[in-house]
Amino acid sequence: MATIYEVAAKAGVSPATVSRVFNGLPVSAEKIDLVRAASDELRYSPNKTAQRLRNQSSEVVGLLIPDIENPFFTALARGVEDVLQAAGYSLVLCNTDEDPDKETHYLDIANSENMAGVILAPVAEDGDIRRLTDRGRPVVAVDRDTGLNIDAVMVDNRAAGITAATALWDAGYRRIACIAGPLEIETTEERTLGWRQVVTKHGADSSVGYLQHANYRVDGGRSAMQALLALDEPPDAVVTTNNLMGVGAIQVLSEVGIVPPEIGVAVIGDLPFATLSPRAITQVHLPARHLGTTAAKMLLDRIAGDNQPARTVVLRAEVTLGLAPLAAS
Amino acid sequence: MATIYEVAAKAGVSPATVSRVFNGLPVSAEKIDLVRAASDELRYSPNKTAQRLRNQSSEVVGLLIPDIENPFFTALARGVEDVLQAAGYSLVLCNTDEDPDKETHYLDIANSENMAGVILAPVAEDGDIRRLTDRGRPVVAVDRDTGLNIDAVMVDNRAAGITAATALWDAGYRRIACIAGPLEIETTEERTLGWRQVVTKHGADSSVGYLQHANYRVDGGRSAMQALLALDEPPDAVVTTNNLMGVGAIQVLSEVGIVPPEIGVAVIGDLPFATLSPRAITQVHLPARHLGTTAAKMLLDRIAGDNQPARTVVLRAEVTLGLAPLAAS
DNA sequence: ATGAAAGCGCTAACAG
DNA sequence: CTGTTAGCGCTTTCAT
Repeated sequence: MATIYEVAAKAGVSPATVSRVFNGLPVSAEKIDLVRAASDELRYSPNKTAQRLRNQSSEVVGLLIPDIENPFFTALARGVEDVLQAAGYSLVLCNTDEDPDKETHYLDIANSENMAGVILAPVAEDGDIRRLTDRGRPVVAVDRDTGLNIDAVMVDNRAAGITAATALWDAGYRRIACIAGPLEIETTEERTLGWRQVVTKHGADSSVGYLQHANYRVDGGRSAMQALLALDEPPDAVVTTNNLMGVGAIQVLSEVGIVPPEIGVAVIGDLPFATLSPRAITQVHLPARHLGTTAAKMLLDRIAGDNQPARTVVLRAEVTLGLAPLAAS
Repeated sequence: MATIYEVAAKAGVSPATVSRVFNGLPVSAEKIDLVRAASDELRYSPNKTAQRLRNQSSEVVGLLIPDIENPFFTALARGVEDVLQAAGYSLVLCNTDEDPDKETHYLDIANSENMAGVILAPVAEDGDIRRLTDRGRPVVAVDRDTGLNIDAVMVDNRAAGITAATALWDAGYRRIACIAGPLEIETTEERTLGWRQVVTKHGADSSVGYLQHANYRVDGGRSAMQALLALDEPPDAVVTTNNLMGVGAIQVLSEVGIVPPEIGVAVIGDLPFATLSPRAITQVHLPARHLGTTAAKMLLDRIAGDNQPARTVVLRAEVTLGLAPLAAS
């Protein structure tokens, strides 16, 4: 790798001039040409590491997500990447695996790597974020809230739960169950509260095992659905509070030969790789990509020096209605 | 952020001694304690950027994949991450989007960021990789081949195609179509050749539109399947040469009410989020995660100084058979 | 407009 | 075993 000194020598100027050319600072047209020629010939490109050390900052932002294999988070990452890429920033994607220790580890890395900023879907409400913010590094929370007073972009999860349950009720289902995620995860809890609000409003009894807590993934949805089917009076419809559990639930239904709309299914989250006609099920689409682009723009604002009080942006989900139950039902 | 000088001052030693403590070089036990105490108090952690500039290398590796939203590549990324994480390395995930320009861009970044190495699923056979290898940075190709003499870990795609088509033939299907990806992508081409080999061996005529080229994604699979169904004599089975096109094909079938095993479906790749009973379809499981772990281990070997000639590791796919066609068929 | 020189934080000779 | 020092490649005063 050629250095700025070699370029300077070849161009017959000082290293400072080369630096100025590359940073768009005023330099005589004549010397600009000299420098350009020399650097092209040497295939020079500035050493980012040295720049970073000198500038105490880099054009890299970290994105910490809990599960890189969940399409929701990859779509979010995709949104972040689009915005950053356009702004000339690079993205470091870190998989925290729902593990607070890993989250802390990656936050430390963001710190010592002098990253320009961090977007994270937090798994823990610890104060490790403070280490970054104390140094003036902007942090934007996405999808999940932190206890801290920082920028955040989130989904109205309560409304999503209400929308899902209401869609099923309006379609005519009357025994609506809910497959919820782990209690600790706030997003799924809010969605569950939305479901509960709807079923209790209609006087439906939700205390007979219709609320199933499961892990947040496909197998969690499977076992929860199996438990629901084993009830004395199984539900005639089910809301799942995330995409993966929805996949598991639908898999089980398809295995026992009960297909929507024989049973009502509303999934909160998208099913980008569903292998059935998606018309039969109700989907409450979460704006994953939009979450990412919004968060990235907010972060870039902060990096650019925006100093206004912390903002929280709440995006809304959009519903695609499934079919109504068969008349026989 | 405390620096090594502040720690040294507080501990009453030289900066070099602090550096030695943090790098496990021989230092008297007494001073080690002093340094530890001082650095704890100051919450010191070494500045990675400075280390990188000094050492001309970092404990970061880049992973370049063409589509972060494809479960195959996220599983691969997950495998890479597991191995790197255990070895204390961090991963920078870059989405090349099947775009050679983006690939070049990220390779440049890997270079100027002094990354320890790169794992990439190449989209272009250009010589940009040379820039890294010339500087002694190891590069491992994964999933797809490069023209260069570097480490690679791949799948036996021809065999995967043969396996898929053979499974359908053995199940009794006789008009086996193939939904293939773009011609430029070598993996899908090899799989297509495998399919062709099987159908021609059995004397089946594959020249009546049974080979459909489509884009590599869900919508590609959809339009290809629609084209196949519109034929005068539609196929009674279909092989798709990747996971996403498989999803699209199955979606279309489910929409028109033809479900496997009424039609035979063999998908090369996994369907982690399939919302039907996966028993009905044949899946040729690609060892995505294993591909990642293997590549990461090879890269770490090279980073550690391993100097043997370039190796190519070929992993094999494993099949899960679907159901045979109904007797009526 | 341009050059000389200091310094970002760390590590590796080199002395001692 | 430990301290002093030079220097990784770049940017930025401070002079000129």
